[in-house]
Amino acid sequence: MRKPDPNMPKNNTSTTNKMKLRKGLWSPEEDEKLMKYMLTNGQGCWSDIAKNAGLQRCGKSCRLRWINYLRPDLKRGAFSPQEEELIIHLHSILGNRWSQIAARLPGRTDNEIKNFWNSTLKKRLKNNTSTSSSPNNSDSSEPRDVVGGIFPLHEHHAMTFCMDSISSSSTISMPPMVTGNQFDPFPLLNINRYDITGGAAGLLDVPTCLAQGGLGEALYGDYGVLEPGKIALEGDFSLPPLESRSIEEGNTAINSIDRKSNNNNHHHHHNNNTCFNNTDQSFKVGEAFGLENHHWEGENLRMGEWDLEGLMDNISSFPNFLDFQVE
DNA sequence: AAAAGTGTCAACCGCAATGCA
DNA sequence: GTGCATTGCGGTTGACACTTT
Repeated sequence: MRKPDPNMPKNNTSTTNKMKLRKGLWSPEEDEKLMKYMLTNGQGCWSDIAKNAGLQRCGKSCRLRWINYLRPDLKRGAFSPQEEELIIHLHSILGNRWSQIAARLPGRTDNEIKNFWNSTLKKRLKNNTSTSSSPNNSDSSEPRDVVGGIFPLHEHHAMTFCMDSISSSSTISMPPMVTGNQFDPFPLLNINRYDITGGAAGLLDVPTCLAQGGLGEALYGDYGVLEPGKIALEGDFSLPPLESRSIEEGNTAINSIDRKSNNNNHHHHHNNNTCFNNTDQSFKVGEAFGLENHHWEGENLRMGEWDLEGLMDNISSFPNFLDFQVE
């Protein structure tokens, strides 16, 4: 971890453009500026964000900070055993495609997963390998068909491994980001709230607007379309959420599309697409997601609680759940 | 108690892909 | 077709924390 630059000026709003861009750790003041700006204006061109937020940072640095640390939907905290299993499994198929792995772990970033893999899982699997007779190398950056040199991962076998190794009542949770009926932009301050319980199986209400785009795409992704408003948690059809298009991207995914379709519009899109409320940072989920008719309020809201067992079960009957066909 | 070794993780770097003029 | 800006990704670095000697 790098120290915040001690040379950083305290007052830095005026001579921004002439000043050399800062590097290193972000100060709380910088975090606050970026967070405030993002909450107010939503996502746009990162270099503009850096300038407009009064940060002596390059856009790239701002993007990274937002994605890896400030984003409201980050889960943070230790990885659950279920998440570990999922990472191991996905890595066995995807290799070091961290962003794709992260896309299937709600609230987790590619950087976080990469670090976790390199610091923990890789060693653990290596130990497993060394104690087994398999010569397979778990350090490979290429997709493998073996986990830890033990588990064959050809297609449904891989799924069998996953399902078998995941405890029966396990669920993983996305950060609810909601306190009462209000959006919590600082879930990292409330890590303990995240629900890791055996949730009720059945249908989870999902905002219609998310099903139609944004998070909806995350939920249904490339795999098909369900009736807007419902996700089958057990039985019919449930798939790993593509986290890269999850809550925050429930708005930014739209913004992203917006950017692609009209690159000049990103200064305006917060009016239509951004889910953060300009005038009230407490952000009303119902309003932003069009939830008035759904059960997404108050204590009942359990956004992103996924029955991992059901999830994997469904994956197993859906071999093309990844972005590409496993060979 | 102090030094050395090790682990963790935030942030940087370089590259590739993409979009636009 | 070309050049530039921007974004996204994976590999790597380095500071700090923690553990071991």
